[in-house]
Amino acid sequence: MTFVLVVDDDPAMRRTLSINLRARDYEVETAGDGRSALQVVEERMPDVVLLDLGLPDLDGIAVLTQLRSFTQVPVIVVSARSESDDKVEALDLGADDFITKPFSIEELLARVRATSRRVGREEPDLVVEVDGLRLDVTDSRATRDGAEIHLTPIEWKLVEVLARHRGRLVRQAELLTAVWGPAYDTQTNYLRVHLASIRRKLEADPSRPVLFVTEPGMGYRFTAG
Amino acid sequence: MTFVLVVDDDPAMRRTLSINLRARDYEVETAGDGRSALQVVEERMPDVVLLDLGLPDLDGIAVLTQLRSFTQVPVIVVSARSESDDKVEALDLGADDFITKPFSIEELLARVRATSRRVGREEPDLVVEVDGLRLDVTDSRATRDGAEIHLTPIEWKLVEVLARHRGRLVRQAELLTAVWGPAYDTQTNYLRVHLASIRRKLEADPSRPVLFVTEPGMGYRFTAG
DNA sequence: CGGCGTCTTGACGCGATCTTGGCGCCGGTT
DNA sequence: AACCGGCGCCAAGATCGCGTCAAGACGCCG
Repeated sequence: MTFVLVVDDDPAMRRTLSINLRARDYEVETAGDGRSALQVVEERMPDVVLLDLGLPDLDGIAVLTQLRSFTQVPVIVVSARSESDDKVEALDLGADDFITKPFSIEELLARVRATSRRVGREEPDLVVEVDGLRLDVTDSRATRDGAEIHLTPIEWKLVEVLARHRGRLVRQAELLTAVWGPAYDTQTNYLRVHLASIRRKLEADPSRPVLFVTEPGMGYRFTAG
Repeated sequence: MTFVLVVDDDPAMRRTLSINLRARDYEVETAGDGRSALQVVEERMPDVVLLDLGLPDLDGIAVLTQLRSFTQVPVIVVSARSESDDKVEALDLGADDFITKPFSIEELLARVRATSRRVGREEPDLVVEVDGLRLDVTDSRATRDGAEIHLTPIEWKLVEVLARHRGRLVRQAELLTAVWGPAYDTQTNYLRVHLASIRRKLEADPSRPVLFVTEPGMGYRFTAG
């Protein structure tokens, strides 16, 4: 049975959703504010979270951020405003789906099913293996022929972004934003320095990079698979 | 690791399920008839039983009845017929969930997860043994060469979270949330202090940690196996 | 009330990590 | 041939994060 947490400040809405979900054989828990929502997630770890953006205490966005800091639980964001800003922001923060009020129960149920099914697929861990090198991005673990290789936080972040786009070119702006935020300094050589240390640790021959390739003037590309 | 017993008379189906479950890090045993299924359950007590209703010797329903006479092991009934009679009967007899063929692997996996979670953490024996050190997380008992080691509640909670993710990096936010809830204070050194006392008690050489490794700027990792 | 174990909080030193600037190489352009 | 932008590389200094210690607060129980 799927366990759903409904987060909404409107008691009537909580009630409606509970009844409908329970009638479909979902186990339901509700929360009226962000604080208790976080608590429920932490204690009981639902299969899906339905999160309304308009909450009294914490902003829904803040709740989502905090959730993502400690769990991968699937979240469907519910919003009264159909502003696409909200949508983009929510999805960027790791929401799995987005639905705007008013919505039909059927649509909601369909999205709950879709999301729990999708997550049921257990995103296979992001692992790369080349030669003796093994990069387990989800575990933040790197080994060469079994020996541990230590990467620093910045190095991991860069490797992670590059690995997610494996094969594709990743622009410098995207890499810089991923680590230093949108207000990164344009006039630095962060990337050159950190990519150098990444190569020193991961490339077979750091002076002749194969995995982390430079695309002059554009960005970098991670080649594997 | 969760241990699943697959009971089905069709070898191809056993094989398919085994492969898919093993790929997800489940330990799998199979049985082709009711008799051997009962035997496996008695001898090795799986965490979840996948029970097909169409068996050669004993009727699946009969197997379920006998199972329930001596154990509470979670059972997911698999049936080719979607007759709700079957469903009602199976659930009445103590099945924990019901799924009809044909089904997607994803759906099955989701139900296995849900069932094993619902029935309780049942994390089969979260016990770690290294050198003379023995950590029984489920029982909250720790011994070194037979001698009791006392851990405080907070220490246990941290050890538990780390042990559950053995080998993986556990981020600071996750550890903090596990102990102090989602509204933890960001600006403290809780983790440093408590990890220090954990190491003082559990590490062979606390000044040179092997079990509880720090990943600067990210979190901690419990290494065993 | 007093003792005990546990948790919190602040301060300090040290090593790892990051930043910053400079230098040389290379390919493309003038 | 000289110039230039972009990059790899290096090394020094600044900063950050961690381990450690110790003092005090807190709750529990006798």
